[in-house]
Amino acid sequence: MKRKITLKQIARELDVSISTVSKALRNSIEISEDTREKVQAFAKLYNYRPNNIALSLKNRKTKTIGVIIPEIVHHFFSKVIRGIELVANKRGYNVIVGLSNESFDKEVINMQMLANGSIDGFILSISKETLQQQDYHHFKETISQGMPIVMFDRVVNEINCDKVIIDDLKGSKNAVNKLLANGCKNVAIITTKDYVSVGKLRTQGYLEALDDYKMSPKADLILKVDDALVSEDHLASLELEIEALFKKNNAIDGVFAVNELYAIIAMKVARNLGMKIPEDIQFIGFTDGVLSKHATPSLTTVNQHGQEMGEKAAGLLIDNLERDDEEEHYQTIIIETELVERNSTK
Amino acid sequence: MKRKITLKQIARELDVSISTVSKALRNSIEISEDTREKVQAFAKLYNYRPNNIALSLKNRKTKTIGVIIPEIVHHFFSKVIRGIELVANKRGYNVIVGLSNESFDKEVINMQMLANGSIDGFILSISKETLQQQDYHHFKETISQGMPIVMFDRVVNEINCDKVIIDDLKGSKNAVNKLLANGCKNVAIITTKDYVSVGKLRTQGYLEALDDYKMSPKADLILKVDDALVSEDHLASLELEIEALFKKNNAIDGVFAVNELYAIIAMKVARNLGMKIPEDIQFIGFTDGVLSKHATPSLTTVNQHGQEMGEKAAGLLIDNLERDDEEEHYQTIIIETELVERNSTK
DNA sequence: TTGTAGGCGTTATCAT
DNA sequence: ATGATAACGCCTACAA
Repeated sequence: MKRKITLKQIARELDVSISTVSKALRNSIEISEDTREKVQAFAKLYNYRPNNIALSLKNRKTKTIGVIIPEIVHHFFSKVIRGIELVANKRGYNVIVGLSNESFDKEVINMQMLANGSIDGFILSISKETLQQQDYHHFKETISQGMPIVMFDRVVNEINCDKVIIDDLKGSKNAVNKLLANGCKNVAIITTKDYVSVGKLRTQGYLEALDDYKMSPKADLILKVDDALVSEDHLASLELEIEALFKKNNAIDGVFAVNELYAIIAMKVARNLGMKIPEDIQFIGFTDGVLSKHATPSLTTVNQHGQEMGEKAAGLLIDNLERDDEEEHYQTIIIETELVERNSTK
Repeated sequence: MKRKITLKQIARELDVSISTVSKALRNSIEISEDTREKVQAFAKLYNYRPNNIALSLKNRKTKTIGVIIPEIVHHFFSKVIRGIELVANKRGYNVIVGLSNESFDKEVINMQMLANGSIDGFILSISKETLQQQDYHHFKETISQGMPIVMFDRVVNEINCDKVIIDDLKGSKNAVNKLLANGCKNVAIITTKDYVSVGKLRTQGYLEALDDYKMSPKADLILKVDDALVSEDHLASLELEIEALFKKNNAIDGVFAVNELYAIIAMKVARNLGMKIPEDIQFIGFTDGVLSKHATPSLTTVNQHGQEMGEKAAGLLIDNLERDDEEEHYQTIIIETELVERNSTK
């Protein structure tokens, strides 16, 4: 077992000084052709690579990005990570991932662990619990210590930093418009409680679309799911809620859901109730994932372009890290959504 | 903007030496009650945290784990990461993720980037291209440099290291047995080319199950998909292949697919051909993901317990890292699979 | 052309 | 009880 070789060892073997080795390897003209070749050959033979940690300490930057997301077993977030990783690697950065698991405490702890020198900056999406508690001190502290943050998707106005979001309002408005244009008279929405900013905005888009069609919203067409209760394993209660929704208002002929899972489950319930899709009732979901594509019928969705979000976020962060001037000039990039029409709509 | 504070700054402010500060903070009894309190108060005020990078350099360990996976937008792999992250964090480690994107070169480059001091050990699943080329020198080198590797799922005999796998053979044999026990007389298999070890083993399980039932395999019941061609966006060709399979042999009354996507697509094709599931034809897939659970009908699958794999892999790696004795004693943990019965089987 | 020394932030050992 | 020094691995300004 040959441990990783260091400059010091090479220097000793070749009987020169460490700095000579260092310079030789970086092809400095200070060093004679002779020694340069000798050193380089030796280094190659022993497969020398500078130690990242030492470089990080010296340069006071690690060339790694910390990513904190609420959940990784999730099509959208994993797409974002893929995007981040793509441009990070291309620009010579590594990606270190922390999961908040939608918990405030884990978010804080994870950020603390990474902020102590391990990374140069954060890319993150805020956990639900944090949004609910509206406690953002950890973000503020991190930023005030000179560590940049880029937020994506679940962002918050209180924090002044770069952001990458989609136009949730416009996206959902488009979707609901589509349903209305397709002739739906009673469009229901299945959304989340309002503390999830994106849920709130998507609900608002729904309302605006109705308004454009001179329709007034009806309370019994709006289902606000408490998704703290809807874990992967407790979807049965969601089904019941949706079933109740359909039974309470049996004129429903269109459903807009703020994520694909809600839409898929709603389709299932509708089918069980004997409705034909898309003849009797049409569905559109938010967030385009595997489920949408492979459901029967395949689901029309609003594509959030997760990978692009990740790419943009990483670009923003790295630009910031590599910018010389210290001017704070934060921007918010808005990614266009796209309605992917499939077979759940006419 | 107050930059992160260091021991040196605290020392200067309090007019003591650096080592006094260091000791005071670690509650050394060498330091007087007085100074200890003074230093600790000051440190707390300025929210002092030791710099991880400096610690890493000093201790020659980073307390971070490098994970290389072929793809992250994938239910199974993201579950594994979740498992890794869970136990890593619990034991004070960070997780840094690299994606090989199924490419040999990216796998090698990613490993090189991380192996230069950034991490203490690897957890990885081999890329398809690497498996195909059978070039494992980068794993060997890494290990010979004293950096431990734990492989999961896609492993290889040539490399001597800790491994976490499932019993692919037994899992698929069970699945096919189930179909046969349910009365299927013509069970087809949709699998991958043999260079993917898991595909090969799952095919073997299929054959053994048939053998147990004194059935002989028929060539026209075996579809080996070249999944280099089956990217997310080119599934149409797969559908055609499966349709051809059904048409060539219209007695098929059971299908075993080596992943859930193949199974879902096969179900779709079957339904389009007018077959009733599970009355006319039954389906079982490998790898339990969102698709299986929410398909119509829901798909019976072999659960691989991805999260548990991740947890076990991380445990194995960290145990190894923290073990004193240098004895090489590699083990292979086999995770039990589980047949999750849903509505695609009787 | 080569080498020395200092520093990145921390801890441990050995003075004082 | 406190402090000076060396070391982790690297780079670089400044000698020699």
